[in-house]
Amino acid sequence: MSYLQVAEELRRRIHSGEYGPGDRIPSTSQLQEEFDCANTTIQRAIRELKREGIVEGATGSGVFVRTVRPVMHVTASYVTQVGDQPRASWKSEAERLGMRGDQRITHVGTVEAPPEIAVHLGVDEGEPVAIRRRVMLLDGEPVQLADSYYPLDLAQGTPLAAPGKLVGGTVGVLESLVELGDFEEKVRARAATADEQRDLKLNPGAIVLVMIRTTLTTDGRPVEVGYTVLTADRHELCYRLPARA
Amino acid sequence: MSYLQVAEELRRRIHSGEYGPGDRIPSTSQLQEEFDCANTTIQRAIRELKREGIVEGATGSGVFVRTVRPVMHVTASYVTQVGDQPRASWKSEAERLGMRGDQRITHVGTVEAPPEIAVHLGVDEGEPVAIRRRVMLLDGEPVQLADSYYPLDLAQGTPLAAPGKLVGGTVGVLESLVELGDFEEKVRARAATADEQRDLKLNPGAIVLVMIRTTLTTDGRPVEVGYTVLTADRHELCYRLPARA
DNA sequence: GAGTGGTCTAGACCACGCC
DNA sequence: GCGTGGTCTAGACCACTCA
Repeated sequence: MSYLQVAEELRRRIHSGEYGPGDRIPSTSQLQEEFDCANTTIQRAIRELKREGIVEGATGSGVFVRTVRPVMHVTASYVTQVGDQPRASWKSEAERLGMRGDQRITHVGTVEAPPEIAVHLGVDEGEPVAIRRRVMLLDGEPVQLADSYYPLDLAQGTPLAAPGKLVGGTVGVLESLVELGDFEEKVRARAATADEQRDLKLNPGAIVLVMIRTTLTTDGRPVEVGYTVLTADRHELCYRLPARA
Repeated sequence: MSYLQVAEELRRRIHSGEYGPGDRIPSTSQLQEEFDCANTTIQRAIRELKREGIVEGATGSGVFVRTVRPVMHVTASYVTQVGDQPRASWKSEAERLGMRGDQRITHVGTVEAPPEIAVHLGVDEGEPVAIRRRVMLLDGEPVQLADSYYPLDLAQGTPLAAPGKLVGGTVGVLESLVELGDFEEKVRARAATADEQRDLKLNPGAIVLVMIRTTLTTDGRPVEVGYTVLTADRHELCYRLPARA
């Protein structure tokens, strides 16, 4: 029995409903006996399932089939203003899904621009830039790490460089400083780093979506670069593209 | 020594340049000696690095630091027509990066609509729909699996339901059949399934981006649902959002 | 304190690449 | 045929939960 076969069989049982959402699957020693293989082989299979997000381990009590949790649709609603309606906020989007959305500001200050941020923000690598770091919570659980970077000359003396929440969100504040043009968004996926695992309470090897948003003025000057890390199992990004432009 | 510590140390050496791109890292037995730990601990650390895409195993010859390969920017250029310019194609986008882009059509026919496709296509689950499956290749290596689904009544008797390449791409053909409105795109990330691992030549646990694109007519009727699986280490998706709409 | 998940070790074994 | 990556086993050990 290979660990891939064990994983495949367990996956089958879960999808067939034999092990329903929230159920405890048989203990590792039971599975070991059933599949007639070693401890480690079972563990490895379970590790795969955890990484796929369909199962959750609870040391000391069991391995449980994860209840399918609603995905957060992060859309242009945060940035694109439609008519006179206010833009969506994290809180309002969470409420729309019947959940509680909070945000915790973890750091406000200046840092040396990391290479990738520098490119998007149009500054030299290592040049000081303003940074706002926050953690987005859904029902109290951290699900996103959102870092925003600003050119120092723009942010200095504004609420962007001050601790505390921003009324109207970052986009609202920016709007009062410059004339906003388009937003450019890049999306990637990768394994979570050690830091991200800690801050988002993820297992090693968990998958995250990375969204890099550059906010431009009408004359094309970048005024904000957002580097957001989202847990892949709870998020889905949504875009709308026109047929003609 | 835990496998996480070993992984962290190797990661550090790679990022510091001690092991450069293309280099062979020390053999597992050498590492085993250096870190004074067991075979399996080393293997597990290497497994993590492989999943992160920074290292590549070659059975029988060694483990090599991956050369950073250019990411393919998949943008709206495929679907949104700007003025009178022709839309981008897989081939043209690959060439723009100095690579060769091919596509292999693997299946054309009808299938019962899978649940998620059915929702987006506005048909009942299990209802027959037309399907076109293709594999996108970059320099001969498979990097994307692109499945397109169409309502049967629309596709029947058109090139969409016929084997062979579509002149002008799927969007071009659709355009000749209906009046195209917007495109709606959803993006997720997850671990590759066993089938995807096989078709894209990925290791177990490799990460993929999933892009679900619904093509709508001007009156909002869905006419195509594309389910595309992209290898996460070679792709980056790019969008542009307006400040106002 | 019994049972659980989770990690580590030591050693066996296989398939593969290379000389 | 030797060294390489890669997988499996058997067993030890720890931390944790729950009764």
